[in-house]
Amino acid sequence: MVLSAGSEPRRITIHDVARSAGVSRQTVSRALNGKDDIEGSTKQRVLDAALELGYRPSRFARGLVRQDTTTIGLVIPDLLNPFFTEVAASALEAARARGWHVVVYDTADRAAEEIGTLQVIGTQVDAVVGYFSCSEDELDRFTRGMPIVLIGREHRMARFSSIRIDGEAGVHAAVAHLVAGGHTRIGMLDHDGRAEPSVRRDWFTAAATAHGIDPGLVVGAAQSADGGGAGLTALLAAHPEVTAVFTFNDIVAIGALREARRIGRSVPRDLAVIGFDGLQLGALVEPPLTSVALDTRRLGALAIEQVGRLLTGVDPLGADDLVVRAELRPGGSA
Amino acid sequence: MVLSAGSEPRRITIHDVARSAGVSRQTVSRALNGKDDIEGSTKQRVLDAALELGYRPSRFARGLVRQDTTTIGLVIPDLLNPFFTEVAASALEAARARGWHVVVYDTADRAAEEIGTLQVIGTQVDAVVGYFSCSEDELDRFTRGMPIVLIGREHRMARFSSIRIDGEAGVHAAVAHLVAGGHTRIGMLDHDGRAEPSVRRDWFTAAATAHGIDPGLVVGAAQSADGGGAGLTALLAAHPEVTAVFTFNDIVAIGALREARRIGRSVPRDLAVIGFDGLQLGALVEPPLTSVALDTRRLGALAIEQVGRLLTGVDPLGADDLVVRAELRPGGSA
DNA sequence: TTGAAAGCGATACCAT
DNA sequence: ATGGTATCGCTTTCAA
Repeated sequence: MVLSAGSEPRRITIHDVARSAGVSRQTVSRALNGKDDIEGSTKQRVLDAALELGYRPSRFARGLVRQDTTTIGLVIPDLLNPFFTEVAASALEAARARGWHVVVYDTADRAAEEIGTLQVIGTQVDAVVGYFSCSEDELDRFTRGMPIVLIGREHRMARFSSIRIDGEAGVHAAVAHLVAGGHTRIGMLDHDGRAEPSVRRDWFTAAATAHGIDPGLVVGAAQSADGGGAGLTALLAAHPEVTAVFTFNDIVAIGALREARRIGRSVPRDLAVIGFDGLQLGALVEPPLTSVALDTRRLGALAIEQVGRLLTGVDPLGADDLVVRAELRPGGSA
Repeated sequence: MVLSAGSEPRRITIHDVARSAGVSRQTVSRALNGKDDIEGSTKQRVLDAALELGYRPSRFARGLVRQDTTTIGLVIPDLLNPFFTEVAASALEAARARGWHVVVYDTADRAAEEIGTLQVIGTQVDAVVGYFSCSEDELDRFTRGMPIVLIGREHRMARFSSIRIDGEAGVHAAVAHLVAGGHTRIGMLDHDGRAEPSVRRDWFTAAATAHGIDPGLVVGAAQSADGGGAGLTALLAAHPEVTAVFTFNDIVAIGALREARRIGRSVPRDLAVIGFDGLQLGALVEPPLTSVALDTRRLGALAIEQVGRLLTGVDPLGADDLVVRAELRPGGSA
């Protein structure tokens, strides 16, 4: 026989269960949803039949009639990056507390994936939270009418919300800390690749200038530990006088730490290092990383909170509340 | 007026768009789904109307009629644990390649959350992949008729599949490596808390015995870096003669590394350390961690592959194929 | 090219 | 306590 394998096993519906148990569909529904107004024996009979047939209600049919389940799309550039992992974990937790489901999309840091994700997401979730590098126009086109909360990026269009990351005071404190420690030549490992210098660099420039030190000792580094190592090498080659480094993020800082050890500069004695993000990971390296720390938990929770408000249309938070501030968290590296 | 805030803004349906564009619902459907058999001007008119109204098709209604979208539930004990992050990332990638959606549930390492998750998941996804600590009976009860792939845990019931982790050869190689390095007193930091000793300990015991060394130098450690540090302290207190340590996983190993440095034992000279898992994280610490490495990418991909086969009923993989073997990956810590 | 009608699989309301 | 019927929002025949 040819039909045996692969012949779609028609879905078992409530109707099948009803017939098998010799009752109506409504009665099946009652039994399965634990309503009262149903006799014990009938209920048991229905339950048995359902079990026997391996019946599972269609989530689509159910969702259609009881308009309750909420699903959020969470878009993350790279789940393997510990920073995004922390954000994702906190968003998941906040969503779970509300009984929402979260579909996670990892765009693998590729713009193409992002668009593909948006197309697919647009039809599968009620709202979106996450990181996007594409233009607002593109974002807009694929998500018509859907609440969107952007993280770590400003928005212009009124229909978007965004969580702003404010590291100004934190970076200022970091530079102040270094200056207080006697450092006057402070370098920075910025990110590279992107067109414009980062906002974090702007904060650094402002802070350095405010302390009367040269804000120009900056080189770009790929956003990875290896990138951080290479960046430190480049920085020291260009500016051998540097005694302290502020980095775009903790991963880069950890790479710098490793490289410093390799070239025999003891941290923090011969070189002070301060990262950005405040990853839990920073506590695992030696010495523990000093970092301008972001409250990632709050970041994820805030994004979910706001998307919830947008979803219900009730009292969305304003820009002033949608801010996560970074603050200097002392470790042992500076 | 009292009604203003919170008054549910009735959902915009295809009907509204049809009326607004002065066509029938089918025509709207055609325009939106890019079918042919529709005049250009009509199509444009419909599209405009849809845009104007902010119309988005109901995923439930659509899913009900086109039975295509597949959603997998991925259950993870703790997304912040880098091992699970790696598994999750690879599963996401494999699912995306198939066009499936993945709803991620973080059970926060709590059994209670697990059951809650199961109940909710049972109604919202087509199949489940992940880690569970609850009994198969419970698992069975809440997931009737749904394909399930368990990771890192054996199954008994026929309806489950599981991906087995085979570290026997890898651990053997690790012990052999240590013995070749002159170590004869090798301790282990096992996990604690659970009732039975871990399978990884069994592998260690077998390997140690095979090499004619004492397999009994074992203490339990909480599964965290701090736990690893405390574990090492306890191990050295109980067995001061130990010169090498094999740990339950990399996180614990990293904690042990840190503690070793704190007490002035240089790694690997004064103490050799070998972890288990092969996390990317292991490359960030100093010295880079030697580890019995699992191919986490393959792990996630395999789980998704199998769940796909179960879903279509086509040719599921057998136990022999559902194995991920660990192998010794040299770092600098042993 | 367009529209009318029939489902998809469940729940809710109203009878009985 | 149980069953009939309408309905959720969309796509897919089938006619016109």
